[in-house]
Amino acid sequence: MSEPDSELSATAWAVLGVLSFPGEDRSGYEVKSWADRSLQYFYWSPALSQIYRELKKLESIGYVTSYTAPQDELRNKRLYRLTDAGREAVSTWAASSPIAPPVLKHGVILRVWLGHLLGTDKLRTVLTEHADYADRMHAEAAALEASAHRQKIWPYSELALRWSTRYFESEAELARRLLKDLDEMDARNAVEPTAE
Amino acid sequence: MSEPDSELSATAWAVLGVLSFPGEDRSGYEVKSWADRSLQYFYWSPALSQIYRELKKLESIGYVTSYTAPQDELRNKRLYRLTDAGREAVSTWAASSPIAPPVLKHGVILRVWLGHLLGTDKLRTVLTEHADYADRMHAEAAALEASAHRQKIWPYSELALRWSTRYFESEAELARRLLKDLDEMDARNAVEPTAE
DNA sequence: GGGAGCATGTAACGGGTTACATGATTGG
DNA sequence: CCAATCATGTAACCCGTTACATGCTCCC
Repeated sequence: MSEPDSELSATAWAVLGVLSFPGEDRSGYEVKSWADRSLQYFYWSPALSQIYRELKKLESIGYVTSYTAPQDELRNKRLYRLTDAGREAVSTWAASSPIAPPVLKHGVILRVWLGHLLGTDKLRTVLTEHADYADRMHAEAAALEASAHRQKIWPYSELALRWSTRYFESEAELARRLLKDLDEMDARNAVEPTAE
Repeated sequence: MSEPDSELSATAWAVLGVLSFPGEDRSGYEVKSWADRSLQYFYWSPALSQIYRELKKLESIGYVTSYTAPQDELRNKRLYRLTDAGREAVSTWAASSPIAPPVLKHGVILRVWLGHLLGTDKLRTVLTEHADYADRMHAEAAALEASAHRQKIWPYSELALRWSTRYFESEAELARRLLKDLDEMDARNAVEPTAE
């Protein structure tokens, strides 16, 4: 067992986070699907191979333990459980480590910013599609939020999902407001045609 | 000169994007400060060292050219300019390459999701600070938007900044709505004290 | 005199991705 | 029968970061 490292990556903390939820012990695969189902909406979900790697690392520093359990008659799977040290570490991290400002990589707005290379027509298409995408994400998050609400087990997870629902609602609205701005911009250019 | 590579990283396209804006040729340092001033609000700004590397790579595939210009009496700096091939490539990319869904890494909502490890008091602090942060970002973006508006040179850049202004406005509001949700949650728990 | 801004880069490191490899079970 | 889901992992690669190194100019 290596010594505890306070400089774990965000992904490692997120994995510990998944394991911190009460309930069954979880396999690497399950950790990934949990991440995809809730985390995904406000935190990028790492690749499965990365999760397996983090789990190994976390076990080597003693924050999780694992054991093999039968998956079916022929095969075994490895289940992970948070240790006391792990729970302690993730609690301390969550409560005390400085929170980095949110990171956003918004390809759609990048295209808007490069509007002079695209033209307003293409931009409109991009923004319309994005608004639809945001609508779909909104619906997905809302459905998950509702099911979390019915289950009443993890109130904070539900809260995070509620935030996500509103976030995507706002995301769609912002896209549609930009579409209006584009219309106004074009209208202005039509009145004063390329005033030079 | 290597062959053109359609599989450039997002950062490379963003760098080409900066260089696609009309005006002076730009140094690596200037590319970075441009990115910090506008891109930053909707697309993470890469490290300076990374920009220098991308610039070299981009030159090797013929999308930019460079030359040395006097920085002051003693030293030179290297200025970069988009080539025709580069302009073509970035235009094609902006208009035709599939747009990846926005990536968000929201440390604050991650903490909300892990609320069972933090407690509502700590969460309230975190959310209040985040709302203040969003207010500051909102003010910054609004100031940049106003100055872009005065200059009237890059209308699409202004549009992207307008989106950013609204985004951070919404971000602050979402944090404050979560604070209200926390209050309600606590109120409910006070009435039915840990109903078990 | 010192700090901030301008300017360019290298080196070491690690985080994260995709592709590959394997294989059973379940349901349409 | 085929696709999806469950399940675990390795290998190669690259993207990006921090730290380090250097040094001028301008302004307080």
